[in-house]
Amino acid sequence: MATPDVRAQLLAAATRLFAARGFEGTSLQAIAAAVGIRKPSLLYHFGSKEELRQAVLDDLLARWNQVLPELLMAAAERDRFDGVLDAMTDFFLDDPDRARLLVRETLDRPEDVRDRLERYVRPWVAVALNQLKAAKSEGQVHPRADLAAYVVHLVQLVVGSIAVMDTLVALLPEGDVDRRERLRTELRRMAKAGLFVPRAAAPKQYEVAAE
Amino acid sequence: MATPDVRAQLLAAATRLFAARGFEGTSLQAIAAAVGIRKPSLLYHFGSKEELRQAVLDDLLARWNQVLPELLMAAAERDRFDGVLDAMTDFFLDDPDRARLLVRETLDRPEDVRDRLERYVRPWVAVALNQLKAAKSEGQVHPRADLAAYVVHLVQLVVGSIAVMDTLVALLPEGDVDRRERLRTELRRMAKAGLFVPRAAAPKQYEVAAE
DNA sequence: CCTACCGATCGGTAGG
DNA sequence: CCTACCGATCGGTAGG
Repeated sequence: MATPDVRAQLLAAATRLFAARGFEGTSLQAIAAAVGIRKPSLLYHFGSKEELRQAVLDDLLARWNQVLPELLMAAAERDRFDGVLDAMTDFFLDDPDRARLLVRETLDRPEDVRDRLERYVRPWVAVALNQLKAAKSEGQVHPRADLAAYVVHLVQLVVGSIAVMDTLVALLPEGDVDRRERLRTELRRMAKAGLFVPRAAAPKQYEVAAE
Repeated sequence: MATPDVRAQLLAAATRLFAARGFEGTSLQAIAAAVGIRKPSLLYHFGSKEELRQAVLDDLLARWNQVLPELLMAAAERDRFDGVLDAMTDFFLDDPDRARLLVRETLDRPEDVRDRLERYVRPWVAVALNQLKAAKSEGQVHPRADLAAYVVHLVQLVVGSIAVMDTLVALLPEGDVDRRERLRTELRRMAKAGLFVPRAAAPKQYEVAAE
């Protein structure tokens, strides 16, 4: 079946192994073996382990940027909120290794990820924020919500919960139909309930209770 | 100042280094050096690197169990909710390495963590759940909330956001007064708004909007 | 708690 | 893309 792009195969294998065992826990030999070549051959494609790491992250963020446009179009307004949240959730559920890789990288190289977030994610957050501000001025959003902080928490909620989803489901009752779907549904609900004022209630009568 | 318990010093150093660089990324030599002893001396206290890993995790969960009682007493009911959430948040903010360690361990050894969660965390979740169910039957909670799934997400939201907090603040506007405090305040608000019905609104008129 | 030492594996290079 | 090989470092042991 021809040579199915060794470089792409290496990237895929590295992504999977880095996500599962971490960067330090993965040897170049293990990645090469997963593709059926020898370690020095891998180093012909990627000059060093560090170079491979960057390539894996670049690849992930490139795929993210492919999805971005459809996210940017629909951002706030109660009805579109579901679409944006679902698209983001789908991206990471589509391959949970993406979430695991991002979380690991954030823990291993906080500064690196911070730089990348500011380049890749912040512009998108800014757009979403503007549309949410509009929704807020229309009284659709909880008046005490801190929109920027909310978006940040929502992103970490989606990425983080998908990264460790297999472990989280263990805290749910056993023998359940589909515990992953249950988590997803509740994430969607609490994300919306945490931001939007219920339709019937007027913003004025809406006041946080305790303290 | 006497010998300040080498074993405890080793545990502290291992916790810090495992949290910062990961288990595979940390050498026994590095841990020993941080305490001012040699590697074989470390191996006298902890028979193997794996044994040290377990001890570090045991230590973390033992400290958690020290805090548990005060959490168990106050669980649901809108007013107590803040106390429980704050106590949990304080525990991890008190030493963010705890959060980072837990997240790393969950990624590295999902099965191990799952077993531990079922022993250490699930009982507590069950108690909190019962009290939340009572609150729900009184109409204080969103009728469509999935309490078990909500609690799971809330735990991951707290642990996950503290684990990567230094990176998350980079997504907030710069020159801000205290971006960490801002994240904490919003986490508290969204956690409550995502669960509790506003006091004035009656449960009946409360209906999720979109879809 | 130390020095001395072990085999295994690591990332990477030489040279083809 | 390979074989052969490098120095460095790894977790762990011997023996005191």
